[in-house]
Amino acid sequence: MNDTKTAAAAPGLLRIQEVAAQIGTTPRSIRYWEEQGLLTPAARSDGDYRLYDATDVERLRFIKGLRDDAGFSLAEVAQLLEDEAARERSHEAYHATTDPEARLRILRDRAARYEHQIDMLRGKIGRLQSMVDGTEARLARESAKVAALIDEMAVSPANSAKSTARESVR
Amino acid sequence: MNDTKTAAAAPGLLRIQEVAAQIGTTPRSIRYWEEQGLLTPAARSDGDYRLYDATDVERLRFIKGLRDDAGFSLAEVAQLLEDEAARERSHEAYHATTDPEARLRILRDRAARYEHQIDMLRGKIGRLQSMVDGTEARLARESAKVAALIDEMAVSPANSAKSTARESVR
DNA sequence: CCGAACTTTCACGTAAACGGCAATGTTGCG
DNA sequence: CGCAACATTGCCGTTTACGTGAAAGTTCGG
Repeated sequence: MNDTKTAAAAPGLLRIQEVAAQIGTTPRSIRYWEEQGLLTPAARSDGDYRLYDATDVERLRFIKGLRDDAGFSLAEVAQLLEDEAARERSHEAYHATTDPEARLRILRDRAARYEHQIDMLRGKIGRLQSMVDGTEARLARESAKVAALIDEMAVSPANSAKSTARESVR
Repeated sequence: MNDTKTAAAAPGLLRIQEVAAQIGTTPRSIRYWEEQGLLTPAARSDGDYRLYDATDVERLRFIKGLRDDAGFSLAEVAQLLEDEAARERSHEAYHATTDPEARLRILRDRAARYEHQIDMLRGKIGRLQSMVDGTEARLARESAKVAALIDEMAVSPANSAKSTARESVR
């Protein structure tokens, strides 16, 4: 129905604007992230246009989540992703050797990084949860006061207006 | 054993440095937050020193959590806390009237704000959780590869070194 | 009442994370 | 091949959230 020049002719490669739209950011930010060593586009077109593949997009989405949702700084994100150059190298290294033990080390290294990421995220979730708990406690205190006030009002028959406070406690 | 001039002579009022240390930040930041309308110290000393009480400290701790853990900007925090001036006013308003209905409105308003805060935090937790899920999925994929590789190695009897890869899958 | 340690209010400086040009090159439908 | 739409690399500007003095006043134990 549409799509003509929106997608690059190449396999499944997208150009920066398309990618930015998909993950909800701007081309400028993506270039900046690259500048900070958070990723390297899968390829470049003939005339040096950045071209991103599916895993790039996944990674960018992850980066955006770490920044917007988790509130990590780009520096922290870089730490978590272990500087893209390292990934690139480990990827190449993986395909460069056929030695099973070497491959095993690479895979386990990668797994360890994922576990580290999960730990960081879980830590944040924990702290957020305790903030929720604290807020719920405060809410409970307010609710108790509301209930008490309503009781009190039920006793002394509303000397004010038409007594429009008969809904429920919450 | 100690404490002589660390705490102000007043009831339970603390000076800015003490407070900053307790919540893990700097006096400068606290003053800046005040400048942005996030709070107003409970009192001032004779010579205009800022003096904070327990609820101030609780609030500051909450602010710090919203910034560091939840990653909200100060502007967003201000939104969530509904600009301290409003709280101040509602507090005064509460004690200024004896009309039960008016008090009820104030209390319910406050409760509604707490609920809003909880919603925001839960939203963040949800997004973080889905990031964790995604990362766990990736981890599972890597673990599967590791397992497969180990199987493969078990078949062809390690032609490399002394075959030091016999621990477990994880 | 004195001095060391704090605090206050300016005011300027800065790192992070982009936004917004400008000048120039690239794509690709018509 | 021509032109509109998009991309690239500078480079400077801006906002946010403080850091860092400077100059002057405040606390308080001795």
